[in-house]
Amino acid sequence: MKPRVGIADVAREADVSTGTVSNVFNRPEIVAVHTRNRVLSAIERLGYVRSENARVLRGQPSRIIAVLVHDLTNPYCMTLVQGAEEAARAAGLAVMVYTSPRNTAEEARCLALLTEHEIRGVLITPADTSDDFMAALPRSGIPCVLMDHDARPGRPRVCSVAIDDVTGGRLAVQHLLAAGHRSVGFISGPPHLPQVARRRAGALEAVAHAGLPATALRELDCPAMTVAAGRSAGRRLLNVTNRPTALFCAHDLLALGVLHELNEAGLRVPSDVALVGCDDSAYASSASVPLTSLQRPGRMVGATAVRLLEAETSLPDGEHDHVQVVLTPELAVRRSTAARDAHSSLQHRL
Amino acid sequence: MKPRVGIADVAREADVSTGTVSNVFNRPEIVAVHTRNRVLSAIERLGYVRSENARVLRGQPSRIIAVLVHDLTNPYCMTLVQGAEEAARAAGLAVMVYTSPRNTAEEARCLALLTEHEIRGVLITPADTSDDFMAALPRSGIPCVLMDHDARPGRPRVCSVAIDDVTGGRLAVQHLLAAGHRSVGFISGPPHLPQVARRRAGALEAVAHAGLPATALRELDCPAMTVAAGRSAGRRLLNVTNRPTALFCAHDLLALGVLHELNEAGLRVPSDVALVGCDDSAYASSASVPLTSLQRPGRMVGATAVRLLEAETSLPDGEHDHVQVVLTPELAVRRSTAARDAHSSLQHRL
DNA sequence: TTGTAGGCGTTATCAC
DNA sequence: GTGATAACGCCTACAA
Repeated sequence: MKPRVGIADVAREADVSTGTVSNVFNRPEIVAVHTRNRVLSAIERLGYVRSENARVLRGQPSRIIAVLVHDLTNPYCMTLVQGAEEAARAAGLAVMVYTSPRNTAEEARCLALLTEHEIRGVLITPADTSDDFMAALPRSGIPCVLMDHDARPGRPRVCSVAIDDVTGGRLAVQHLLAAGHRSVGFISGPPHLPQVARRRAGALEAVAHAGLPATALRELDCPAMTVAAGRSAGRRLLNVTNRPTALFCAHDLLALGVLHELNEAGLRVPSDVALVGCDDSAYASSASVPLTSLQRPGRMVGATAVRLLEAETSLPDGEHDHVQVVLTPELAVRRSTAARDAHSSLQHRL
Repeated sequence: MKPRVGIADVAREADVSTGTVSNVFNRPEIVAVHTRNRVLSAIERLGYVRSENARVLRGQPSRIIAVLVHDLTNPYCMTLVQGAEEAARAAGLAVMVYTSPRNTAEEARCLALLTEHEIRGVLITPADTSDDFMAALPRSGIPCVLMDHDARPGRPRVCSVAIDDVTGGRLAVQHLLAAGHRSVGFISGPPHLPQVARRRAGALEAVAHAGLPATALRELDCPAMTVAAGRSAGRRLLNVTNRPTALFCAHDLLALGVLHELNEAGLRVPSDVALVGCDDSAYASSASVPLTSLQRPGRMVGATAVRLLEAETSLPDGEHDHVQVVLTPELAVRRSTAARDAHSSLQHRL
């Protein structure tokens, strides 16, 4: 292990002082061209690399941001991480990943890790359980941006990037209503999830706006966002009187389960039932009938969060107004809601 | 912004010297119990956190490892990251993620990032393109563990954790042969991928071992590992004379595409055609017919890689023998290869 | 068992 | 424009 080559070695090699070498990096404009070139070639020759640790020890801002997500294998979470990583890389920042702490002990360990490394800031998708953690973060002085979650309406103490799920729900149901459906089922996920609640609100808005009674939206609860739960919902659906001709599912996996079950019962998508999923995960496009799906711009959320964090941390303390960004989802239209053919149109008219 | 509370503040508060405070962390046993307690309570009171930067600046080993993968949204890569993150967290290490550099400029930036942060080591899934990068890493002195890739057979200069894909291919085809199939199709991916080549080798082994001619394995090339490519393969398959009764696909997505296409042509899985996928991604279990799939233990690869890196970096330089770990995949058996019913058994006998 | 002091590599402030 | 020098916060001989 060769001893690390430092700024002093470069200085000696280039026959200048350490201060000048430092200036070559930090204020290139104030050092004479020929001196600078001498220094640069010395750096090259010696293969010198700066020590980030010494930099931040000396008080420079850290170049590391942390991303906390619930589950690294969740495709949506990964789009957040991906967006963050891309934006961070472009900004010369490194990304540390961490799965959100699930109990007080983990919270302490996590907080220790973040503070000990003097992280630049944290991007986090808060869980319902982590309210105390969310409170501890600002107390520790670590800047923090919320992802996929709008800050408390009152006075925002942090920045956030959310997705407008109300609009999302509205888009999905409007699309179905525009195709002529008059009865839409909403296959919901766990009811306590705020995202789901907002999609429902949007769905109701669309129904109301079309002049239909609220009962035109029929709800079917699901305990979880899984294929199995979707299958079970699909089975229940088969026995429903006056079955809806279109379904909006709170997640692609639910839609997938429903799709399988409908197919097995001999019903066709989209001719018998139209189907809209949510999240536009790879599942949607790879389903046996490609699913129309509400596309939630996770990558953009991650990237925007990085930018907000950068903005916040490059300003002196207190001079930053916390800002809440809301991104709008789009509907990726695919075969599962294709216009119904003549036969089923006729059927509909009867 | 309150000024950081340092070791000196703690020392003052506990009425000891800074050296003693440091000892409380680094060699607790040599400091008297009552002194230690006084220090600990002072730490608690002041909310002191160590500065990792100062620690490693002083020569302590870094507590950060980097994980380089091709694509953060690739489900398999995610399992690698997940495994690494879990193991790292358990070991008190932080994980930095980075998408593998795609050109020389990115390589330089990446190398700079890693060296400037004085990373403890790197876990990497090497791409075919990154040979020069792979050479640059050890030159920079950063310890490195290869994931899903065995080191060059000659003299290994790094540790590696690979998956025994030959055995994997053998397992898959043995399973099919044991179910009575006598003609198996191999839907391969891009032929240059070494993993695919090895799975094919294993498949051929199984065929030979069963006393069948090599022609019992029929190959169908696919340009990519996507659903679309799988559909196209499925269509080609329909016109093949003497169609195989079982298929081993080099990836779940291929299998999914094949499944869709077979279904649309009125063929049933598994009664008409049995289907085995690969990677055991979530796609496999969530397919309309849950897919039997070759389960590649990505999480374990990531976790093992962390352990190897830890072992390597906690030994003095040169005293470490690079070790190549090979993990064995397992077959997750599901409905797509369920025993065929009486009817199709009969059909088979004819 | 505890205290003291030097140095890790960098940046910033001052003289020159 | 450039050079010397004092921090930053911590660890570890070595001295007491």
